[in-house]
Amino acid sequence: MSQQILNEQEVIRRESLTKLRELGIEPYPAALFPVDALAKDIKQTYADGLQQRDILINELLEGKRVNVVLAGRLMSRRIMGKASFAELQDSSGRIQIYLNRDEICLGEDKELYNTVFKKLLDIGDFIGIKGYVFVTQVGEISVHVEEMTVLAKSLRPLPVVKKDEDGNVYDAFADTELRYRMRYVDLVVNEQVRETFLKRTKLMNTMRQFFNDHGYLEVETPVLQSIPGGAAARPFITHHNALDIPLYLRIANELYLKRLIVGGFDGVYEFSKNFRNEGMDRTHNPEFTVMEIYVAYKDYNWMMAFTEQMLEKIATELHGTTQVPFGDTTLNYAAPYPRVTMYEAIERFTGVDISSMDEAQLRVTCRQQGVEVDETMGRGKLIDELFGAKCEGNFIQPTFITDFPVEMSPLCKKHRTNPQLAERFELMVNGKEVANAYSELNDPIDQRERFLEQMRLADRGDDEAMTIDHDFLRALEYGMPPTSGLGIGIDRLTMFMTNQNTIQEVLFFPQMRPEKA
RNA sequence: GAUUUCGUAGCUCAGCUGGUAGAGCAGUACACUUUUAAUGUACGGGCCCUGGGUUCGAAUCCCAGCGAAAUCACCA
Repeated sequence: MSQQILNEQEVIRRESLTKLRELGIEPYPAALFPVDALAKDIKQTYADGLQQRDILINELLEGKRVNVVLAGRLMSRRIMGKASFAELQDSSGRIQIYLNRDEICLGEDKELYNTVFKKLLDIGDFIGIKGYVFVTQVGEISVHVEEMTVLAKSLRPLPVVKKDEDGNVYDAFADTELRYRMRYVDLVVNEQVRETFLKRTKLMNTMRQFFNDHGYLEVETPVLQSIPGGAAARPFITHHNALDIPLYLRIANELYLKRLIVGGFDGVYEFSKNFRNEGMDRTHNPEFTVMEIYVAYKDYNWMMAFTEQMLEKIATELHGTTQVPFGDTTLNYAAPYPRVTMYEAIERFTGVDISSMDEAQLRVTCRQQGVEVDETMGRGKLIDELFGAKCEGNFIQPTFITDFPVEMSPLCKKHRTNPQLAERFELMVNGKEVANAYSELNDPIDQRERFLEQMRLADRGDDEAMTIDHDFLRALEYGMPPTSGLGIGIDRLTMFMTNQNTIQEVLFFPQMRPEKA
């Protein structure tokens, strides 16, 4: 236990805590509080009535009294002697509450108002209120408090963010370091942050619903793997004591989902937290979420149509339209999206047709285009570099890039008409990859050969080549139906769907260096 | 990993070419029974990120470290 050095405000809050107890008020009561309303619902219910204010006021104040029980944090107070206004914030938002000394303290004892509310409560404290809905003279829907209960004392001062009537924000809690390290504070104080994360969940729910409606099965596969397969990346390594073996946190779940297709499921999907021990930046976090789905008897053409339908649905669920603002532009997720082959893309942005070039010619072309290459790079890698440097960033609106070099796609079926290519597509949005999909390679002999090719690349110096998973090959030898698989970077998609340009803004707890030295 | 920028009150920020710390909000006290960035008066609150150095004197200049952000590199 480290001794805490308390600042002035923290000391005062702790003193208030003690005083509450001395008054016989438990600041952390055990009993439930019977909440029956949310701030947002109350405001929405009467928003229409507000336009005919007189009618509403009459209804509420005379005829139909609407009793509500609310709980939340006290977020501001405007005390005017014997009456006060305050703002209560619950999970749905804020609503103004009105307290009158003689109404919450019916007898001679005015302590609950004078001492508890005015002195001992602070911004950030949880309180519960019982009262009725009314509209103030200036027309704000509020709750007239008749009973007030302390639910939980807050011992640290929250940042106070103010907004004027035009919606301008003052003194926003904006320090990224503090916001990410104390996301709980960020969420309390910054409404847009809460909105972003609500959208993230809605996005995943929509996706899940879409898959379930198609009859596909949500599954779970191992996070701890003895062979980190399905992608090429440096893994996190751990150790299992009882078995005395190294284990790796998964870098992908692809090979396990395919085993389940071998096992007879028609469609399986998983929201997979993956881990990669690599650099961190605005679009990379060491742990991140990928949704992978595999569907039997389909190919990558089917998967393109499936993908664009799903994204159209997601955009509509989140925004009510397929037009989604992002930075200076608007992304339109209405299906269908253009299909552009990788060769076409390169020709479009470099003017060079590389479709029949060999490795040496490609290397020359790359250098002519100002793309740095070295001798370890094979044909596939060279094409990938060229695409990455010259083309990728140009695809702002959702676009499928198809038919990648086979060397870069060791788990993907060869193209049905051109064995140098793979039946693969990536979905580009805003110049970035958000999805990757194949007609999955189900020929076990070809698959073994591809793994061996990966090993040769590794020997040649490519440190990203994949390792062989013999059990996976065994599974394929038992037979896997033709299958198409899709992986979607959930964090990135969320970024594009919520107009955020860093991954940290769509992860509740992005990786940070530990505090303190 | 490289470069640049930043680190001052609970929060948001000033603090010039070195002279010993400021504002707004928040807090405390008083007033105020329909306010809404409530208002009025008064008051308190700082290891100026850490450690060295230069100097009579460092929040300020120099070096190193720690942390963060941006750009680049890396990461299919």
